This record gives sequence, structure tokens and C-alpha cells, in this order.
Amino acid sequence: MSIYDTLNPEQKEAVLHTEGPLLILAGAGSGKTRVLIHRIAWLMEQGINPWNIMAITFTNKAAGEMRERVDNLVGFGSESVWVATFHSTCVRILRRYIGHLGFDTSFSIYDTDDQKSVMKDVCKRLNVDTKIFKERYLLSVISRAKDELASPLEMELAAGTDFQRKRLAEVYKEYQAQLRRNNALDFDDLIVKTVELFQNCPEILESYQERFRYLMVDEYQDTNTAQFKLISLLAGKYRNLCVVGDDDQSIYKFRGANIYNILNFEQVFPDAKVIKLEQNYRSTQNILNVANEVIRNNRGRKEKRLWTDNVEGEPIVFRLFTNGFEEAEQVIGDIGRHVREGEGEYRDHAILYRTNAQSRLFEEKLIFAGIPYKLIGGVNFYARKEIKDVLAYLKTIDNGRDELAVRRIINVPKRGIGATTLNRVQDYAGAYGISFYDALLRAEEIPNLGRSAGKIIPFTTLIERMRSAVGSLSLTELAKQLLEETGYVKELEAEGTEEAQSRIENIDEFISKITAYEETAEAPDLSGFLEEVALVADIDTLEENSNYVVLMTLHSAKGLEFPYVYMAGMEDGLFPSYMSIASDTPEEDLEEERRLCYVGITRAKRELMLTAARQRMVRGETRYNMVSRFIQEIPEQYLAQTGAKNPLTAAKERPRQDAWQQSKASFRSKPYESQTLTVTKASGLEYTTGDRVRHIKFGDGTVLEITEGKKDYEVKVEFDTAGIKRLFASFAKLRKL
DNA sequence: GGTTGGAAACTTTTT
DNA sequence: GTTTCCAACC
Repeated sequence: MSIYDTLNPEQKEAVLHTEGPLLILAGAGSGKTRVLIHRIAWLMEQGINPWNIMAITFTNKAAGEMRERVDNLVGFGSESVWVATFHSTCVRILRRYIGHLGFDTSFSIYDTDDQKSVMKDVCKRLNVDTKIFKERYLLSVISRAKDELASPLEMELAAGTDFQRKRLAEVYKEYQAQLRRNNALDFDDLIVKTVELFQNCPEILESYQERFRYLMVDEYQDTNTAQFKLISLLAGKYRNLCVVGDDDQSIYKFRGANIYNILNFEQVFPDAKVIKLEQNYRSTQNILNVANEVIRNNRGRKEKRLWTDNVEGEPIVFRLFTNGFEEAEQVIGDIGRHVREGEGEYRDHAILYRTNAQSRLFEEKLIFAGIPYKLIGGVNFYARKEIKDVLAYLKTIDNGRDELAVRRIINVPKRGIGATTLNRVQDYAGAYGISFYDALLRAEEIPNLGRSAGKIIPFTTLIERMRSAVGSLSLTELAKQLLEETGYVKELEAEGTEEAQSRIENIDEFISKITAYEETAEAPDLSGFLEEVALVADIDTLEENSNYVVLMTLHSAKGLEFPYVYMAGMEDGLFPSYMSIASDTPEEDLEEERRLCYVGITRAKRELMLTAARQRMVRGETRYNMVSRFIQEIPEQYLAQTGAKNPLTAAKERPRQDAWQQSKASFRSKPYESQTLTVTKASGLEYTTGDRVRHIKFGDGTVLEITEGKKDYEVKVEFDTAGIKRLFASFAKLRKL
């Protein structure tokens, strides 16, 4: 029996189709990663050099997982397969060849904070009123332009006589100039510059076309135009391009993902083979039914319907709470109960929400309940002030042209160097056409600096000393010495506050991350470390073998699965977000929200609970939201609703449709009326005191006592083998014998 | 040049 | 409700 016999016919077909373009439409939980790794194994079995195989993903976590699974499946030779994210692939190419584009190979990678700083400076230079054009907005315009591979010049030409758009093009141009001056690239540039490199240097492109003869792209529905171009260029010669995606899980339009990359794949590659994977191996029937019911409300999707051989499973539960606190408390209580009753471990539970801000309530309750948890998202570890400070030192050592980094740390810790001094240095640098840091090196020659020059010299001496130590010291030693000589940690220690203490702890953690990098990387160096740091996403830190409840946004959850999933905040205005409802193109935006909902639902393997709150604190004020329209799209037959204090009032308080909704509803094939929710609270139990019952895990037992709680019945059962347990009726699922 | 307090903005999602 | 920013002070 071969490893391919475990695949279903469609999966097998996808694995065996190795030559020419291939589009795999893989529904949620249909085993697409499995197909990809088997495909790699098959290619190698056909005698294809693993060196010629490339698999691209979006996150490091996905890449790491694929790498591991390929290693396990094929063993020898698999290490030569190129498995990496889009961004790290580009960085690796650019580190070699970016000289052709006039950058230095030790370029910095700017994160969102850095981008903002650059933009601020740009606005100042160009006299842009940031009250009218917010930096955030300007950056998003530029980012979208880059996603579409539009240069500042093209943007200017496209603007025509439109003054505002011309102005935007100007900003874009200046922003790029500033990045170049700093020898820096932003995230989007990593892709754009690689495409540019390939277009400018056909011989470099060809060498990579030869290298990557077999390409595979995961999460293809989230690629943007630039990424598509990159792939097309690479696959241009051999055309062995296999893309795997699910248009129903496209949730990154806001970030430039172009859904037409998947919808029009067959037009771009007319000879493409298309294979649909519709069998789901992950979820129960009930979960899948609900997912299908929700997603079918979207138009403009490739028709498919997921099915499964799995058991019907428990009904999906919807619970409406009075407020967010109660929601958090009950969800956490539910998880605690699950674990206590042995139905699962902490790691089996995930709480998903639309916005990061929602995590706080859950965190508080989790801490209170003493439940270990992992929060994904929010403030990135590497975005913390103290970490960014240390990183800025390292960047300065690595890339002297990164002015942003230099400016960040020149007065941290305090050296008495202020704005006036910096401006004079800046002027000098400008006058002589040298970098800011090089000007600092010549502090003594700069006129009007006076005593300030004496404050600058110790700083540059320190950096220079560190630079010369780069080769001889390990990165860990370098960082430690840096912290020692700058007195950064000492200053924090002197502060003595709780906050300073946590900063010190973060720095310690940072040091151990450097050590870990040195131990695992093939050829560790400073640039490599900085690059890795720049490209980690928060989701990459999720460890499957640690036992904790996971909290994250629905976006972060894509590609993951959990036995028990809680989707919190199912309220109109929150999810779907207010932004999508009030957008210029609500239909389109709501469809994306609906896909997000679909992604959330399909994360669940065994049980899914949807929750909402009648009132919720948003930005300090209480908001009253209606229950999410997505809940209303779920036929009642699949839902068990509990949580209402009184079933009758709950039914009455069922949110009424507003005018907008009603007008929408009249265009639907499936009217809302047929989908109303009725309360099917555990109103009648089929057993009573003294009855013999059976529990899925504890076996048979006798009911000792039933107490009616606010939300549920609490049943005390004496099990024959497991002893006396107190269970909640809606979760214990006791069956009368 | 550094510190402090109060106002304003902020929240949709991220490599 | 929280974080960030800026202006007026020291």
C-alpha cells in the first residue's frame, strides 16, 4: 500500500497532475495541505529534484507546518524543497540581487510604525495637512497602489487633472524617495521590488524560473495582483503552477487581495486543470450545514457544497447575553466546565472575535478563572517600545542609512541631545549629501553644534565599537553588551515600577529569542535576525503542543481548527462590522464579512457556540446592537438557543429588521421570515430524579438531583464508575435509558 | 532639553 | 475606556 492510497479520488487526481497549470478549489477542511505535501512527495518520486520544487504560503506558521509534514512524509531530500512565505522568499531574493535596483543589500524592513514615521516626515516636507489627509489614509492609498503594482509615475498619469489624486501621487513619490534614502523597504515593497527586479533583469528571472520548475501556492485566494504577477513570472517558463485556494475564504480584500486571481484563473490559464475538493474531514454535519447555509447568501462565488461523512454532532448553540461581561463570563465558564468534566483540554478551545478590542473582557475572566490562555494579535511583541528600541540599535549597527532607527535611539537612554541639535545635523547631512549617521560621525566639524558635539561622540563611538564587534561576538553577546554599555536595563531597574519590570522581562525574552535564532538558523547573522523579526506574524507564535485556550480574531484563525469554537460578538455593527454596513459598496463588503463568518464556523470540529450581547461597551459608551444578520441566516433546525432569561421575552425582543434590512430581504430568494429563531432552551428534560441515564464519557448513572439554574438545568448524577458529578444539562447531553 | 497634564483620536481585519 | 500627541511649563 502506498501513501497515496489514503487519498480520496479528487485528492489523488490533484496529487498526480504534475504538469501544467492546476487550480485546486479546496473547501474548508478538505485536506488541502495534505494534498500539497503528497504532491511534493509524488514529484520527488517521479525523479524531480527537490531543489526544483517551491511551495509558497502566507504565514511562517503555515510554512513551518508544511515543512515538517513534508519532512515526515518523504524524509531524505525534503530539506531542499523551498517552503517559505511570499515575504521571506522575496527577502531572500532581494538580499542577493537588490543591488541591481540601487539599494544596499543590508536594507531595513519597515513595519507599520516605521511607515507612519516616514509618512509624517513626508507630510511635513510636502506641507500636507494631516488633518485632511491622515497618515493612515495616505499609507493605505500607497499600499493599494503597490498591491496593484502601480508606480508613483503611473499614479500621477492616471490622476489626469484631478488635483487631489495628483497630490496623492506626489506623496507616494516622496514616500518612496524617503524609503530609498533610508535604504529601507516596506512590506509591500518586498513583493513589488522583487517583481521589478525580475522585469529589469531577465537573466535573474530566468535563473529562478530554472530553479523553481514546480510551484505551489497555498491560500491562493488571498494573493494580490503583485503576488500574482510574481508567481506568473516565476512560472512563466515551465508553467507548472499549482494553486490551492477557496474563494469562500477570501478575507483579505482590505489588504489588496484580488479575488479575481482565483475566479479568473481559468481565463488566464486556459489549459488549467480544475479540481474541486468538497469532502470535509474536519467538522460535524451540523457545523457544515450551518456554514453552507451562511455562505450560500453570497453571490459571485464558485458553486460548491461541502459534505462530510462525519457524524451529525451536536446542534450549534446560539446564546444571547445582556452584556459583554456576561458573555465573557459564560463562555469562560463553559470552557472551564468542559475541561473539568473531561470533555476536552484547554487547547481544544478557541474564542474567536471580529476585533482585537474584544479580547480584553475574555482575558480578564480567564485570569480570574485561572485558565491558561494565549492571546494572538493585538500589540505585536516586536512592536513594544523597549523591543523597538533595542531593535533600532541593532538596525543602526546593521544599516547606518536607516535614519529612522538612528533617530529613535540617539537620545535613548537620555544623552541630552535634542531637536535643535538634530536639525543642525540634518542640515549638515543635507548640505554634504551624506547620511544622517555619517553626519553624526563628523559631529565635531558641524558648525553651531557647540557642546552638543560632545554628547554625540560617545554615541557614535558606541555604535562603531559595536560594529567592529559584529564578527567576533555572537549575536546574543552583542545584544547583551549593547544593553550593558547603554545602561538601558539599568535605567529601567532604577525606575522600579511594575511597568519597567515588565519591560525588563520583555528584553530578557528578546535576548532568548536571539539565542534561539542563533541556534536554529543555518548561517545566523545580524541581518538575518532582523529580517526574521520583521517578518514574524503573531500567529506564528501559536504552539500546538502547549495547553492553553486560544484567543484571536477571525482573520487570524484562518487555516486553523479546534474541537470547540466560540464565536463571540455576533452583533450587527460589530460583526458584520459597522464599516462594511456603512461602506460605499455594502454588498461587496458584507460578502467579505460573510466569508469571514464562514471561515469562523468552519474552524470548529466538534462543537460551535455563537454568542452575542444586547449591550456592549464600545469606546467607553454603551451600544445596543441587533443580533448579527448572519445568525438570522442560519435555519432554526440547526440551532439550539439558550441563554435567555425568559424564553417569551427573548422571543419578543428578537431584533426587528430595520428598513434597510427589509428592503434587502425582499430581494432574497430566501426570506428572513422563514429563518426566525425560536427559543429551544433545554425546556423539558427527558429524564427526572431517579432515572437511569447515560453520559458519553462517564457511562451509566442515576440522576440524584435536578436544579434549575438561570441559564440551564444542573443535574447531579451518580455514575456507576465515575462517581458523583454535577453537570449542566445542555452540555452533558444525558440520555435516558 | 525634559517633564507634565490635558485634549484628541481611536478600532476592523495584517504579512 | 485607553492610548497617543502636543503645548505649556520647569
